[in-house]
Amino acid sequence: MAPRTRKPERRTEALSRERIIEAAVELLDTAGEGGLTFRALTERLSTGAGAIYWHVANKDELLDAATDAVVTDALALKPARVPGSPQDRIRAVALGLFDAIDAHPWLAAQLATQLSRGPSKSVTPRILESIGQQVRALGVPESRWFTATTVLMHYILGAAGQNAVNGRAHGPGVNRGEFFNAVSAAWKQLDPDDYPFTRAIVDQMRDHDDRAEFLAGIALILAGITAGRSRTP
Amino acid sequence: MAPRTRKPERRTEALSRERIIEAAVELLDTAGEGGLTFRALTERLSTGAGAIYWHVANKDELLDAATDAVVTDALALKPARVPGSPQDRIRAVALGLFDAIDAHPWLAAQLATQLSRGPSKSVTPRILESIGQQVRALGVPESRWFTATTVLMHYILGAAGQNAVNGRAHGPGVNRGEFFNAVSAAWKQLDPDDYPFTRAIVDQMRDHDDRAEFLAGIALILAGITAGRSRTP
DNA sequence: ACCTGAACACCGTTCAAGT
DNA sequence: ACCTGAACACCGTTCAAGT
Repeated sequence: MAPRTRKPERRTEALSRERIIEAAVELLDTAGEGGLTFRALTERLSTGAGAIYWHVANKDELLDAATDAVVTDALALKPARVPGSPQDRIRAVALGLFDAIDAHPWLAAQLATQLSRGPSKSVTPRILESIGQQVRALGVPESRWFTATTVLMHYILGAAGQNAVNGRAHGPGVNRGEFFNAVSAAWKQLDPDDYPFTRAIVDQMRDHDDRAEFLAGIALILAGITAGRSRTP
Repeated sequence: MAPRTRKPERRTEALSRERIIEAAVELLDTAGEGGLTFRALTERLSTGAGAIYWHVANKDELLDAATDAVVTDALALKPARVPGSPQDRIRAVALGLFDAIDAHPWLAAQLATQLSRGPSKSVTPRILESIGQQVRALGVPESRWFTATTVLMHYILGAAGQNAVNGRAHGPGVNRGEFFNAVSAAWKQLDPDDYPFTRAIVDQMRDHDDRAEFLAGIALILAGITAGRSRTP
């Protein structure tokens, strides 16, 4: 399984848009947001800068394409075919995005910015569709489709993003547990008069299970969708 | 009211951390995310780069400080003193953040990234506290405080952020209405087999009122919080 | 058609030197 | 203590030149 050659092997397959996007995702995953540079990319692909610009307009388009590729992959499990109730399928879509953002933390900021950019190229319709089809299956009246779906979407992306950032190393050798301990300690120093609530939930925050907490949030929103079902005819 | 001198007036007040943050916010507001550079800052403050570094550690700290200043300002209306029910006060906090993000669109991405960074310096406790105190006043059992508050927070920041991006010019001379028309047109071109839901809500999306839609989302979550109130003892 | 790689303009940050 | 501004390393992007 060890590579035969020790020097960075010469490119075998021709350069292509797909190959560039693949390398971009790898760089983002291993080196983070700031790790994606054209210089790092040219080295990894053993090519020149101009070659990349032949396949890709600029860095923004490359970031969009990387986001698109990863999100498409995350939603590829065809949630419509997952067995169970619409609620089950909403949880499946939510966890799919949760895991994707957990595996690719750079996705969080990217999705936040990109959510409503250029109409067609955006990943928004794909996410909206995956969630919305299940909202519809829930029996929500059409007049409330938009609200119910966007509430779910914003919560999913926000919570997953926060979780992903929490889970990453904050400095060398800082793991998840240490990070939460540090936050807890800092929050316990807050002025009790100004921050009674924050101090009260410190333990809840430190000890929570990310996934269970995420699903509790989904459940709360589903309850709100159901509660309002008969309100607007 | 016209300035007496035509040349950029020499600095009168001494440079200070506050003055630098103020100028940073102005640059972000007028020139956007990419408009904040140390060169633009030195010109506006008629000083040298080193002078800024004397008061501020680096660009990240400056961005954090700018975010902090604007959020503090947005929450300064002391929502606890706004008359009305806890629901009314939650709406007041939500609209305060909504308006702040609308006035400072760069806040959206900044908050998304910063939500859970360095424990103490973060704006998270301030936002959590403003919302959480009202959640508590709602009579939610303590075991559900964390979930209810984070769901509200993620929705508020996500929806407000999306709204802010939508509202900005996307290219020269593109206003809000034109932007939504363009998105609608693009979404109507989507494959009816793959995107039945998205196509169905196109009109709802184009014609919606931002503020009313935002408050409808808040109402949905409040319904979920209330619905679940008696579930967990 | 596809690729090379030097060159350009610009950026965040540093630091010896001034007051 | 506070400020100056040249210098450094690095970045995205361009483009004449190659194949």
